[in-house]
Amino acid sequence: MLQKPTTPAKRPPAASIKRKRLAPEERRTQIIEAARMLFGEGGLSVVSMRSIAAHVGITQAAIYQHFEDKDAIIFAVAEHFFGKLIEGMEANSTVDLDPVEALRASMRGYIETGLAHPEEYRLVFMTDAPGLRRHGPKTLQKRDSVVTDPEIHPTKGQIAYGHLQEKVRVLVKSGDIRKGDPELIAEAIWAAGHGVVALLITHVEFLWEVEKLIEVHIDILLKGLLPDDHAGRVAKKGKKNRA
Amino acid sequence: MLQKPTTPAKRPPAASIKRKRLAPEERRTQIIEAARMLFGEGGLSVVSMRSIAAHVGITQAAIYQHFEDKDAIIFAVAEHFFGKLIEGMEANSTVDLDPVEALRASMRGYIETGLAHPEEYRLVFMTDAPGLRRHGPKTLQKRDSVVTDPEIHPTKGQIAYGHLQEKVRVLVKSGDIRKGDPELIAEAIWAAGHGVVALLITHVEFLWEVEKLIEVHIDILLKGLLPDDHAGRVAKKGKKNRA
DNA sequence: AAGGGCTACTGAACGGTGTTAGGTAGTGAA
DNA sequence: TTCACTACCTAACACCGTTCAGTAGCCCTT
Repeated sequence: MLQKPTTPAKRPPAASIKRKRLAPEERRTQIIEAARMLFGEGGLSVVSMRSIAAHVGITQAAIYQHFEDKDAIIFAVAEHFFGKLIEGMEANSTVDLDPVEALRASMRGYIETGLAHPEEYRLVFMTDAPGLRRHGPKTLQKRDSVVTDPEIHPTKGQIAYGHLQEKVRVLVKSGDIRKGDPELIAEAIWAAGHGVVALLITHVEFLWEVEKLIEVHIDILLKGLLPDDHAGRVAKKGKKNRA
Repeated sequence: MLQKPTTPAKRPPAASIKRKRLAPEERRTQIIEAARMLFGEGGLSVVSMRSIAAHVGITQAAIYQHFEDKDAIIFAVAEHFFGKLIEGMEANSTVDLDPVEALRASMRGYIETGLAHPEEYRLVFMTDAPGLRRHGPKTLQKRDSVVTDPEIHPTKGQIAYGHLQEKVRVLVKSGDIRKGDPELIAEAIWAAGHGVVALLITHVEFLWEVEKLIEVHIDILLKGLLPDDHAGRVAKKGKKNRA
């Protein structure tokens, strides 16, 4: 299941017999880069301390000089992906759009970024790798206070979610979407977006009509979000926003 | 990460020196039961051939007499969970309900069953364990086994999804929900339901207000699903359907 | 009741994994 | 040039899934 008979994955050149010594931060980024690359190629199962080490040109034990354990490396990879996710969400939602359309664009960005990096998405949102949270700020998030404790810095994941929360808060206040607890609505939106990505990623065998599914899905969600007196509005305006 | 220093997990009684020989089907169910139990307790990471074997009272190698590999065991566990999922979806949706309300009840059943068995849900919908799809109902067939043709039998997962498809098809036809490709709509519904469960399962640290989130989420989805001329109907009727 | 064949089961091994302990050697500072 | 610091290596540990030759429990026949 996990251990397939892979090729020995040998370190490329022991050419220079002299062993090199790098500055910690340089080696650290090397390791993360190697992990990210391996990860993107074959998922968690091909990311081993040995494969990373071979890729970097050191032995597996040396990694522990730079990371506490494998989880810490995974966490770094996850943080990097959250950065891309934030970018994807912000990129499409230019300010000139109608606020609801901006939300739509943001969801598209989320979904498309997720689909573009399935392995990383799976890692971040579809495993419970304990390390993903262990290395982050320890304190539990209470509702309505995403980042209130200044002494710890939030993970990028929390930042990303904070952006969504803020957007929803504004939309609710302005009356552009239904009344209700912005917190809950934000959670529902995230859940909806996540659902599409997760489904498309894991069940590749269904040959989904991806583009249409995304379209319909967002459409249903946004329509459901509208206040009663605006019903139907978004469903019409949405068409123009196709890639 | 995976290998924690666990206690040796030794086989309970070597008491009776005489080793026992069980009928294959009996041993098979024993193994599946042990796997399910271990799985529910600690997830995939505590389900090893050795731990299963120890639990059953045989050696790990003996398992291969009954299952081709670990994936086959996992598949059996997954199938069992799909059974529970189907039950959960059917149980609440009694016939006297309005069709849309029946869909609501079905979604609640899906979500609640998923949340009640997080490890199994994660296994089935949130990993890409290759064994889950690689082989259909794959039992070892030595000689004339009792197993029906594995080629034709759909997995329970496919059956479960088929139920949803059928429901949506009816709803679209009757005009109870928006026009559109029933296939896509069914996918969107599944994605939405899955999103809630997945989110609640993996991100326990957020202390969600679970019940409210589910309520709002389903509400938004169903409202989005309604045909334009029925807008607002579900949002009102939905209140009565609380547990 | 005795024997034989089938096969469920054992014990040992192999190559993979994450992790640790202790020794070695590169490198910047004195 | 010397020295301290520490990045790095070698070797080992306990776990994992899987394989294989051999053993022995049980049913069927005689």
